[in-house]
Amino acid sequence: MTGKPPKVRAPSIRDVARLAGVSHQTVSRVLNNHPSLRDSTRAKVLQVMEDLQYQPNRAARALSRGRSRTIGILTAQSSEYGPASSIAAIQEAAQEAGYYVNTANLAADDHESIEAALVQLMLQGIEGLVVIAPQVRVFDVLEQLSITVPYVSLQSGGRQDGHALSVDQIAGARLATRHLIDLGHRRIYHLAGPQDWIEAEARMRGFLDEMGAMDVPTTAPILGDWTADFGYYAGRELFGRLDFTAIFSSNDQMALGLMHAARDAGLELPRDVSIVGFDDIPEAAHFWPPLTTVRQDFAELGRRCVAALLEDLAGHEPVAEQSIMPRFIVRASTAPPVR
Amino acid sequence: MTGKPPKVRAPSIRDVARLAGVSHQTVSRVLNNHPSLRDSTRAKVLQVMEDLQYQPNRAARALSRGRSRTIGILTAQSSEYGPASSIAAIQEAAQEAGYYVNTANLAADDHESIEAALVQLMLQGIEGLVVIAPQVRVFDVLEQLSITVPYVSLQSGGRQDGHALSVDQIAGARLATRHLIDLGHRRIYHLAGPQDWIEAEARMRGFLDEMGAMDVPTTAPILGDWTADFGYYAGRELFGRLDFTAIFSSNDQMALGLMHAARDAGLELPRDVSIVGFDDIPEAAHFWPPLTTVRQDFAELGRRCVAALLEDLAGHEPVAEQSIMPRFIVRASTAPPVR
DNA sequence: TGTTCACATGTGCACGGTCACAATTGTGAT
DNA sequence: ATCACAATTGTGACCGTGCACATGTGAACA
Repeated sequence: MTGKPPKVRAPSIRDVARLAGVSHQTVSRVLNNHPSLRDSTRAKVLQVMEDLQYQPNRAARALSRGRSRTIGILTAQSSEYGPASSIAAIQEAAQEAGYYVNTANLAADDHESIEAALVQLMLQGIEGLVVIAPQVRVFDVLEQLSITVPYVSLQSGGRQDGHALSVDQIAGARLATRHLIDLGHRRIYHLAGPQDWIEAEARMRGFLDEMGAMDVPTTAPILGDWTADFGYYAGRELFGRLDFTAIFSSNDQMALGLMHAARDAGLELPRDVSIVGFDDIPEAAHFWPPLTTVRQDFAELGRRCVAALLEDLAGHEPVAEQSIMPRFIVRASTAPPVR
Repeated sequence: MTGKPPKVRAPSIRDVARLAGVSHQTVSRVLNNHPSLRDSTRAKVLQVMEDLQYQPNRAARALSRGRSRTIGILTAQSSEYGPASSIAAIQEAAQEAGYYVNTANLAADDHESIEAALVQLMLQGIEGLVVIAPQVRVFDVLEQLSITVPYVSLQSGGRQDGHALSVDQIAGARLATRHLIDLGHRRIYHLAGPQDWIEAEARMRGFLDEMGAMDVPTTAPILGDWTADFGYYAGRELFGRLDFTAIFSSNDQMALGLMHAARDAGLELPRDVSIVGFDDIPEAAHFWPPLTTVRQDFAELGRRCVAALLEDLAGHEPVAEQSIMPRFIVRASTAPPVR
């Protein structure tokens, strides 16, 4: 009837220019806050933009300046409280700095998944990368793919190639361990995280260091998977033999599972067994008994991480990052041993 | 000495073309799996791509075809278990379909934050939007900004403008309520979520519907904020007067806080008070006592959500989505009333 | 009045793909 | 051998922005 519809196309910089009676370049300058622009011109252009509901086209921008202004996040376990909090903070901080964020989840932690996720991120043209995942393998893949973008890892320990950024996990673990020792415990188990998580390793090291420093004999840590379920099943076995008086769990969820198992075994907490967690998730204060744990500031971590990355992107030498000190939160899940 | 360095530029389609002795368009055809291509040609081009470590430039692609292949997620509380799980599933599903995902977090839930987040997403040129947040306001803003991309909301209830996709919250809440009534409870409180969360509203409606259907008198629900802390403080007040025998909490975290308060008040669970939660977070099975709750499949939700969006993007009429039925999980936090 | 210079604005092309269309090659039938 | 037609490949323009450079404008100064 009326011929083909005009095929609405989003207004471009040139449409704005035409209506404002200026050149497209002037419009571009308005967009980029160029200093030498007459106020009246700027105002006129802005007005037309408003009228047209003009939105700059990101793809065109990225293409022409060869920069995507995008940061990638590679994450595993992204639905856990810690990573999720950090991710949220990273997004906020990045957005504030005018950067976009793209997240890729690791389906599994084998080589292929890591490679797939990394390729996916690189395809997006990321300028920087944040890794929140089992570092060791990821960094192998990073090197192997000869990935060049600056990256930061949100975990500590392991290779300190200047990229790691973290709450001082070792110090946190030592705090927790020391607390138990000070209470009088001598037979202390450590329920660790998965072997290839550097966080897990750091906490384990902190535990072993402190035990060693205080001359308390140790047994081999138990390797868990961060879940409450694992804590529960590990607890069922541990409380069966009960050859200890305290457990330091490397995260709060596993500590919760342990508590559950302890009650199942007819134990009273913290009288019969002391338990310390790590992370201080928002629920920890309401566990039964309220959990003594190590608080990490995940959000601060995320923020610093973006800051470091942006520094690097700007070409500045990365400042020697001082790690964030965790806080030890004493609640009611620990007590002196009675046995 | 040697003049300016050659300024390494990523190889482009034309570089590949030159080395392979074909035209750039042929290379483009290889990239897009065009059917009529001699096998030998394709192989030659692929080989050169391999040699050059060629990576297509996303920005250029997006620009020239006018499509970004990006889906946006607008989220609040993204570090909670539910949203985080859905987000992970969405990312996975989208990636599989060749889409990218961008997430924007709501700093606060006021009008400006919503608008800022939405603008940020639109700037990225998203083709579709998933909303995981207090719907009501978001959709007001969506309309007001006359946003045109197809969108899907991950919550139920409220306006059913064909965009909502969800676990049937009302049914879930009725299940929970019915369970309490069947046990013999007659004085049941409901600890609801924030007023403007449609999820909260739906659960509340399910509660009220079932109470009404079973002819049980109700009191006004208490409006919470999803946190365990809130549950605890609400519990302190409630258990002070104890004019009820059961509470249906609209999420597991608040239920945990309630349990904490109940113990503080010297109550024994579930003998003195029955508590039901909602969500079945992984920790719920290890609460004390293990929480009876309503399980939602957040991941499935995320997947369906992407499917619906892609259907819409492909121009197909959205199929009338049947909502996902939640499962009621009976554990140990409920019992017949003794008072 | 001419010169200088900073400021303000315009011109044309590049970025790396895709699209529409043209050109070339190959194949089987006549 | 010739033709019709399909399969394969090439050509040039275009997507929306930013950059380098050219140009225009006005004020300050000699």
